[in-house]
Amino acid sequence: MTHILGPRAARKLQTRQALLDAALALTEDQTLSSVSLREVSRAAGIVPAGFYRHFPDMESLGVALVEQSLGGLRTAIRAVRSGLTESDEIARHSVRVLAREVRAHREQFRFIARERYGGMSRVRQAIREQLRLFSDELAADLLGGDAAAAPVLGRWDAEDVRMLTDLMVDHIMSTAAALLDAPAARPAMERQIRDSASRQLRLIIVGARHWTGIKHDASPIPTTGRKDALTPEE
Amino acid sequence: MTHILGPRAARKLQTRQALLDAALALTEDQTLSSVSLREVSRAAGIVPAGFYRHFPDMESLGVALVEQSLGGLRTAIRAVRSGLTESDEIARHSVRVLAREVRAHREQFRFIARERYGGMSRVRQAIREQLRLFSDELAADLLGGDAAAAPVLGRWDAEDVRMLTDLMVDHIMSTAAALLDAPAARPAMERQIRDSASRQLRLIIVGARHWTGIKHDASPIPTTGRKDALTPEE
DNA sequence: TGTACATCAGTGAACGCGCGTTCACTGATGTAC
DNA sequence: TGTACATCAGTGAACGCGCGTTCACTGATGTAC
Repeated sequence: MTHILGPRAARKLQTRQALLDAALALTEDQTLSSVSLREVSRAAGIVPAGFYRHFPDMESLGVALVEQSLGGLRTAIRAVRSGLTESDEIARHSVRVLAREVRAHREQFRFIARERYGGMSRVRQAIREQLRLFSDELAADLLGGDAAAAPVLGRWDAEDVRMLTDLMVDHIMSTAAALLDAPAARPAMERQIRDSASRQLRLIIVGARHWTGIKHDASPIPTTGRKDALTPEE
Repeated sequence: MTHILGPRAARKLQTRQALLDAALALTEDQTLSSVSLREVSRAAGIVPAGFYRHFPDMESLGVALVEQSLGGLRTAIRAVRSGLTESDEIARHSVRVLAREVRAHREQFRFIARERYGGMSRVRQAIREQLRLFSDELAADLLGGDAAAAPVLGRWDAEDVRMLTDLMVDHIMSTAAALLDAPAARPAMERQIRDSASRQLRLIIVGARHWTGIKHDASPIPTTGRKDALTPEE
C-alpha cells in the first residue's frame, strides 16, 4: 500500500514543507494574516505564482499549519500529561515538563497561541478542534486503567470530566503563552511564571480531589444562609 | 482646574474618538495589525493624512484602544467580581453576570481577546499591564473588609493570592473568548459554555477553600510513596 | 528498452490596486494687545 | 470690543512600493504502448 513517491511528487512535498516552515518562521512576531503570500513564497524559494500549486490561499496554508503544529505538539502535551500520574510533586513536575517542551517547540507554541483567538476564522476553528482532541485524550488517560486518578474520576459526570480536562488544556496554553512572552534574558521571570503556574495547577488538582459534582435542580439549592465565597466549610 | 475645552479642542477629541470607534468596529473579524491606517481614517470620516494629528501610527492607536477598552471593562469585571461574594451559587451567578457583560461590551471583549496574544507587541504589553491591575483589584477585594473570603485568604502568601486572582482573571478572559466564538444563532452552545465555565469556576473555588500552601524547601518533600494524581487523601 | 505524448511544479512578466507617508495648503479658532 | 497675527485640525495631491492574481510558458518526470 505504501506507494513510493516519484522524484516529482517528492520534490513537491519538499516545497510544500518549505512553505509551511517559512510561514511558521515568519509568524515569529506577527500574525499569519499579516504575512503576505509573496513573503512566504520568497522565503520558501519559489515564485509567487508557484504558491497556488500547493494552497489556494494563505488561510488554507494556515489550517494545514495548525494541523501539523498541533500534531507535533501531541507528543509534547502527552509528556506533560504523563507528569500528572508520575510524581507526588505532580504540578511542579508537569509545569517543568511543559517549560521544556515549550523551549523545544517554541515556534509551534507561539503560532498556536497567536492564532487561537487572533487568527483567521478557519484557522481558529482548526485550533479549537485540535484542542478538543487533546482534551479528549487527556480525559481518556485520566479515566484509563493506568492512571491513579481513575478511581476518583470514574465516579464523575462525563461533563465534569470534560470541564476539568478543558480547564487543564486551557491552563497549559495560557502557561505556554506566558512562558513565550518572558524575554530569554530574564530567567527570573520564567521561574516566577513556572512557580505561579505550578501553584495554579496544584489548586486545580486540589479542587478536583474535593469535587462533589453539581446538583442540576432548576430551583436554587437550599443553603445555610451564609453569604460567603471562599470560607471553608468546617 | 477643569479647563473647559474650546470648540477646536472639543472637535479634535471627537475625531480622535471616531478613530478609536472605527478601529474597534473594524477589528470585528480581523486583527488590528491587518487594518490599514487608510481604512480607519476613512471610517472615521477624515483624510489619511489627518490620522497623524492624533496618532503617530496604528500601533499607538492600538495602545490607546486597549486603555479605553479595558478601562470600560473595569466596571464589567467588577460586576463579575462582586458576584463572588453575593451568593451561595457563586460560580453560576458570576458566569451569568460575565455573559451579560460580554453581550453588553462585545466589541471590547473581542478586541482584547484578539490582541492579547495575537497583537502588536506594545499592544500586548498594554493588555498585560491592564489585566495585572484587574488582578490586583480582585486581590484587594477578596482580602478587603467586606469580602467573606477575607478570613481565609488573609492567611495566604501574597504569591498564593496573586496566583489565585491571576487564575480567575485568565478564566474570565477564556470564558469571554469562548462566549464570543459561539454563534448568536446557537443559544444551546452558549448555555453549554456557561455551564462548563461555572463548573470550572466552582472547581477553582473548591480548590481555594482546601488550599494549604506550598512548602518552599529546596529538597523534595518526603512522600508516602504513592504515585497518584487525583486520588483523595483519606 | 525505446518512443511519443501527457502531466504539472515552477517560471517570469504583467495588471491594477490600496497602502503609508510627505507636503504645501486652507480656514476656522485661539491669543495678545 | 476690535484688530492683527499665530496655531493647528483637516485637505488634496502626489510618490514609490509590495501586494494578490492571471497567464502563457518550459522542461523534467510520468505513462502507455
